Amino acid sequence: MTDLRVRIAPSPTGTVHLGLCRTALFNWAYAKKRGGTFVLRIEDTDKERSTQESERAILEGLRWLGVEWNEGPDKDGPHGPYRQSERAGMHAEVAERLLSEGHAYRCFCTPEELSELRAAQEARKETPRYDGRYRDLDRAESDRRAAAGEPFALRFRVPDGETTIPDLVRGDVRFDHAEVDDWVMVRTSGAPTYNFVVVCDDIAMKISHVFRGEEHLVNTPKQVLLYRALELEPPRFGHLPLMLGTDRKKLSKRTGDTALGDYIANGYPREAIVNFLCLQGWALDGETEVFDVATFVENFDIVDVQKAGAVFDPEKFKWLAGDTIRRMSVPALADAVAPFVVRAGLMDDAGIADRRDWFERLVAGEQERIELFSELPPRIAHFFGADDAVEYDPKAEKGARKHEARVETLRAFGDWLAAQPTLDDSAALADAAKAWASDRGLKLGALFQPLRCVLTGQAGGRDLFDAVSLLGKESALARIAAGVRRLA
RNA sequence: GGCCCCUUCGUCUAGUCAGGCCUAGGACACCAGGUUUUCAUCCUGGUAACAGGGGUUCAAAUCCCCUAGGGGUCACCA
Repeated sequence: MTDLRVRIAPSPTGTVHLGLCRTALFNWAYAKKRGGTFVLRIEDTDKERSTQESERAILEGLRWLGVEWNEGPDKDGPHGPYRQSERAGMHAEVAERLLSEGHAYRCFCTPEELSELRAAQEARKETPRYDGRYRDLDRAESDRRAAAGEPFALRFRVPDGETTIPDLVRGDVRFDHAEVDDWVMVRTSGAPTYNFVVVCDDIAMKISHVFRGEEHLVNTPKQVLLYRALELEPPRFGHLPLMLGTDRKKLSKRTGDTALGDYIANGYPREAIVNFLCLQGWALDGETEVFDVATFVENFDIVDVQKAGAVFDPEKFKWLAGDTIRRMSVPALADAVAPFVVRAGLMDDAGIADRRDWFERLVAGEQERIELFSELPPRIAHFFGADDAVEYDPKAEKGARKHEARVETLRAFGDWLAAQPTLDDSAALADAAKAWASDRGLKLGALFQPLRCVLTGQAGGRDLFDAVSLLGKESALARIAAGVRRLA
């Protein structure tokens, strides 16, 4: 291990956002490549919105992605605890020190006072900001009022001057302190705020690099100033471009699914999700789009990250999911897809185990036709329905009825099929059927279209004789017999 | 509105730091062909971009300035 320590610090409020997943992936890869440490810290300072349920989902989601932390709330480490709510003592200590050294001061403003101030400023079309009314309050007076029990918040005293952030993604970014408010470090309630604890905890956890979303860029001067007040060197920062929705705004539920769980539930393969997330703001070489996580880790560097926001393209994501599925081995695909088949009520786990070979053939036949695991069940559902009630797709039925001699052809083919000793070899069966058709002077379409319709109900799909073979002689004959009646 | 960030095909991007290798490459999507029992896959080809304007230079997508546009952020949320 080196001194390199990075972290992901999600607040457990709601679902596991894709943006969080990407940030985690980038931090994790950076540390992994360089032998550093990756820390997971839960930022539950907002007691109102934080839930255990959400925290659990974050741990589970990140693990599902394959992102594993070296230190975290469920994993001991030398710099814990890794849940901010459990670090209150330490935060209070730092606040105390800052107050006594004059880097922070008490603000006795009431919420009403502040909202009046804001309203007045807005009315004058000014930027709403704290006016520093308690900044220069006499220290003795401040102590006296505090001792008297008057409620107060603790504000950071921002000095004159300017701060330049050397950002690993963006280069130097300069902020004039005149633009930085005397921000609240500790609320009237005694609860510390994000900008305060994030620095306390990053210091305590010896974080060396902070890679996070661009929305945090404007917070950075506040945090850097705090490091300076504590006479500590700030970490290196790198602000990642935002992931944007199709409306070009920060990705949100407005324009589509943002939760990792939604994509998992819809049957996006893990590898595709990881791969796609890597492509948001980073590229391997500009040519190779498809790569595995090991390749990502091996090649990732924060300085190669794009500056501009990345519009999330659901089409490309789906394509990548489909491409991933096509490259999977059949047994792996069968495993991945089994839960979806079970959930659809088509088979149960025992049934799949019993007919494993059959199931794999069933799955293999759809491998190049599905882009998501969830697309499989509806495509194979007809195999599990009644033989005399196969649902005919209107397009399939129309195609079948187009052939005048459909009924005779089906009847004759049924007789031929009944006489076949085995249906196990679908390729041989196809050859034999083609020979049969040509002997009778039939065009292939005149046989295949009606046959596909009565067997599967679908207008397109897997190899016809694969379907015949999978169905078995009894079912196939029953479906043909039903078709003879239904298409008359 | 203030401040900050950004700007290459519709979208993700390579190229920008070290100007010439760029008549700007790849991918998704789209269009056209081909393979195929259908659908899909697969293969081949095509349409499509350096935001605009000024500089600097023998030479600019690449450096500088301005303009425009987009985004982020302005909480006792994180």
